[in-house]
Amino acid sequence: MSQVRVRFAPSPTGFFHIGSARTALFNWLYARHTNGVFVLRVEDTDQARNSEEFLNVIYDSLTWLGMTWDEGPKVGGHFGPYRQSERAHIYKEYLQKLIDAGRAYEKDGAIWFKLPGERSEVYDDHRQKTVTKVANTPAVIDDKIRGRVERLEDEDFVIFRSDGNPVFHFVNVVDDIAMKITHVIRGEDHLSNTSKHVELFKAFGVEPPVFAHIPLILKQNGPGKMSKRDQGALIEEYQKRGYLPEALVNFLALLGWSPKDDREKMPLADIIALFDFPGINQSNARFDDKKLAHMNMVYLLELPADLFVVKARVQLERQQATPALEADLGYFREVMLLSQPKIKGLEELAAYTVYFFTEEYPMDEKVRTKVLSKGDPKTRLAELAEVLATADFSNDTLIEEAIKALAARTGLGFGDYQSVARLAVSGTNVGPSLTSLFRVLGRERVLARIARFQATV
RNA sequence: GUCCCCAUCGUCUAGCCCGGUUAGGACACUACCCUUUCACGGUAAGAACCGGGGUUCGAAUCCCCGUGGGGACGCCA
Repeated sequence: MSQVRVRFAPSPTGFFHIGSARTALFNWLYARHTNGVFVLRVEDTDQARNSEEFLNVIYDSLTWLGMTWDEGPKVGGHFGPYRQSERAHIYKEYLQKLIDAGRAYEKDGAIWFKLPGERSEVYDDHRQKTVTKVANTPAVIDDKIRGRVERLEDEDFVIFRSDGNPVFHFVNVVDDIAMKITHVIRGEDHLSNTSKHVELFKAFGVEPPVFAHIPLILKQNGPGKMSKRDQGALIEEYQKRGYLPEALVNFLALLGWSPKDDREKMPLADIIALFDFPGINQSNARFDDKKLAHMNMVYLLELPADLFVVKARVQLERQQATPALEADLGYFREVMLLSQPKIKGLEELAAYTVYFFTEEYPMDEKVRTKVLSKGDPKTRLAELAEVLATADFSNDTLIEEAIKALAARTGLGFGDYQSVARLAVSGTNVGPSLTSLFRVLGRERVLARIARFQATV
C-alpha cells in the first residue's frame, strides 16, 4: 500500500474561515493517522480576487492551529511549485494532452473540455438560455463517506478562461495527478463538482483518487452553511480573542467526527490515533459558540501556571491593557494565577483584573446601589478597616481569621463584611476570594481604597 | 426548476452496518448542593428517534414514498 498523500487547497480570496479550517484539519488528521503526507497547495488562479494578505492569513492560521504541512509553500517538496500561479507550464502540458486526444476545443476565446457523447441543443428554463447537452453516461464517485454516488455530467465546461488562465476544475485535477494525491477530503459542497473531476481523470486516463466528502458546518442562526460573513466564522478572530488553539482543534474535530465513545476533550495524539473515515458523519453540523467556549475553558483550567501566565500576558498585550503590562512581573503572575480558575476565556482577563493594576478602576453602580441598600455597610466598613489596620497580611488564612474573629465579636457572618469590602476595593461583586484579594493588593492599598470609598457614602 | 447529499433531545452526538436499549453522553437551560462574591465542581430534572407505508413475532436500526434541511447548477474556488 502506497503512502497516503492528502492536500489542503485553499484559495486566498478572503479571510480563513472555520469551514476551511475544519477541512484542513480533517486532511491533516488523516495524514498524521496514516503516517502520510499533508500537502498545502495554494489555488490562486483567479488573479483578480487573490491577495498576499489573505495568503499570509492562511499560513498564520494553519501554523497557529498546529497544522504543519509536509509539502507546500515555504517548505518545498518534490512536486512543486505549490502555488498554482507558478504552475502555468504544467497546465499547458496537460492541456496539450487533452487537445491531442481530441478532448478540448476553443469557443468564444476560451478552451472547453469535451465530454464524450452525442450533442443536442436544449432550452434550459432555469438559466433561460439554450445549452448544448451531451448524451454522456453518469460518472461514478466511490465516496468514502457517502458511498457510491452517481452524477451525470452532460455539458461541456470551460477549462481555460479567455484571459488564458486555467479554471479550478482543471487545475485541481491536474495538480492532484501531478502531486500524486491519493485521497481528496473536502467539503460536501464539492460533491456536485466531482463528476466534472471524474470526467477529467478519465480523459487523462488516470484512476481518480479516493474521495471523501465531509459534511458542512451550518451557521449558528438562520439557514445555510457558514460563510465568511457570519459571526464567529473567522479563525483570526479566535486567535485575537485568545482562544487556545488546542481547544479550537478539539472542538473542530468533533464537528462532524466522533471517537464513538463519550469522550469529548481528548489529547491530539488520541484524536490522531482514532481519526478515520468510519468516524465521520454524513450530516451537516451546526456551529455552537457556547460549546466552543466551554471547550476553551476546560483547556484553560488545565494549563500549567507558567504557560497560563505567558498566554495571559500575550492576550493583555493584544488588548493593550497598559497598567497590567507595566506592573511588577511577580505581582502580575500572582494576579493572573488567582484569575485562572475563574475565567472562561483569556479575553476576559483585562476587565476581570483591572482593579489590581490601577486606582482608576470602574465602579459598578448597580452593584453599589444594591450593596449599600442592605444592612449597615458604613459601620461594617469602619469595623473592618480597624481590624485590617493591624491584621497580619502575610497569608490568606491569617486575614480570614482576623475577619472571622471580627464577625464573631459583632455576631455577624463573613458575608456581611465581604460584599461591601469587595465593592470598596474592586468596584464590583465578582472576583477571586476576598482574602486573596486583600493579600495581593496589600494592606496599604486596601485601607486607602476603603477610606476613599467611605468618603463617598 | 434540474441534479446530488442528508435526517436521534434546542445544539454537537452515541446507538443503525449485524432489528429486541429504562435510546447514552456533552453544551445550553432549570432546580438544589458546595461556597466568602463570582466562577469551577457535584446531584437532579426537563428534553429526541420528521411523517406515512412496507418487511418482521419485534423497526431508531432494513426497504419505499412523502416532507424537511443542505449543496451544486459561473470564463469563482
